[in-house]
Amino acid sequence: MSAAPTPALSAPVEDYLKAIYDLERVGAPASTNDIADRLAISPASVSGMMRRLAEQRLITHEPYRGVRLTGAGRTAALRTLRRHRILECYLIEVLGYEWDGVHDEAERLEHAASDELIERMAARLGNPTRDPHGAPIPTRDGRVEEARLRTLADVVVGEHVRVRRVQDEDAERLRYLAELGIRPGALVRILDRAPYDGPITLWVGESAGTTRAIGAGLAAEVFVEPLGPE
Amino acid sequence: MSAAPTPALSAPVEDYLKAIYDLERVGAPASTNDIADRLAISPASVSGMMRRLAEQRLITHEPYRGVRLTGAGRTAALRTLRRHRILECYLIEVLGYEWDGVHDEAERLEHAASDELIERMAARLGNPTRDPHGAPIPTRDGRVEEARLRTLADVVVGEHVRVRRVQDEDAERLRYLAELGIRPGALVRILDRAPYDGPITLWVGESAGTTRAIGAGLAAEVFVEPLGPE
DNA sequence: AAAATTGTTTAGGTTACCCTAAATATCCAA
DNA sequence: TTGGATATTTAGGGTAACCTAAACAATTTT
Repeated sequence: MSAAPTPALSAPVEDYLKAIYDLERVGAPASTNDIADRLAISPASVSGMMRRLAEQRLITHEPYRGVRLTGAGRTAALRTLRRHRILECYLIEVLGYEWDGVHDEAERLEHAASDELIERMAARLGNPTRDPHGAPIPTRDGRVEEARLRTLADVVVGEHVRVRRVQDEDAERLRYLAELGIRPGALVRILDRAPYDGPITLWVGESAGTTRAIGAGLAAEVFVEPLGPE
Repeated sequence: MSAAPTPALSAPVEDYLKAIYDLERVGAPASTNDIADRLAISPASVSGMMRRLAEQRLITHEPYRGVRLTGAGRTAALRTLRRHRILECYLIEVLGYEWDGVHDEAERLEHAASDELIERMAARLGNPTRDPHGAPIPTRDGRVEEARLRTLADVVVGEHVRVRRVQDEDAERLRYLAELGIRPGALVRILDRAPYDGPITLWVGESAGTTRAIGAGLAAEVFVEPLGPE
């Protein structure tokens, strides 16, 4: 048995911690409004929850300044993230779900599944390290390799990149990306960028690829890695 | 798609409906106290919930008289039961859970899993009609073959019976029953019954069985079917 | 530097679900 | 048939998580 003195967090609390983790990962402390936007909850409600989370020492809160996860908060967030991502893997690989249909299901199950279930699923999958959208899966003891990736929106014309990860929240966007051939592992060359956040024209695929164009908003949800010379 | 105008019930509500279904199945309308006992909730809280369920037309409530499921209530109860039992099957057959360890896990997942997930699991299992404890699995459209079985506590000395179903709630009891060889499909012959609800001595197994004794309380949780002459 | 905008918190309210204690209804037995 | 036991409901509270509207703080613009 692992050492888990955790007093069991409610589903809303787990969702807040995940959101804060994700916001903090990108940059500075998470702001009330950003959390509210992400969870589709009023800022006032977020304020209230921040007080409760701070009382439980899951975050530190500087009023008007934002919020940071404590060690315990980070651990809890990573635990939920692990559950979510293993569930996504399992639903796709074992139960035949589509790429774009797993997020919501995993979102609900992650709060109900026991550690035992998650670990059984992980074992069945061969303990994967990335989920189907390319997100790294935290280990049981709370380690993640959180690569600082650029997005397609940051890439310059002429560059060759490999898609590493895409945001999984929005089923429709995922469906569209899949249609374009943009999924983890895909090769992309940037052919052109229209100014003022205009569409990005790119070449998707290995040798026999195709030319496509995507908007800047969507491009910011596609994380890529520059390709080594070859 | 099936016609499902259901407004989504909370986990507590689903638990109440399941409990009422089960109590009603045995006999008369479900009483407040029985529901309270089964759910480990105070009778006062049950009273309050009964009012809410009656408002939602899931039950009919005659104060001081007990409670009955309406059509809608029964449908909802059977839906939850189907989820629970398919989950139990899946956890055991696909994920290697033990007989006695699935109840609690299924109890939590049944409120979170989507219909799609449940049906994918059912398909993977070949649409089973009974769960591992012998309970019938309601169909998607809410039909169950609910056999009126006797229990081991009702059987007379000398009778031969086949175990059809055991209660799945208590992991420890299940473990003990498994140890005795009492599981769905097992053959049992009643050798002796001590008076005043005393222990029942029985022979478990086909030809090379063993003699065991169990208390009347446990015997009442084992549902059996008399064997045809042979 | 004052004003306006934006972001955050407080005040006050709601709903679902639970509790204990007290009141009330029903049932049974003397 | 009455008195006690048992079952049920009402009264009154509590907590978690949400909400809107109003107050307040910080930042940006003029």
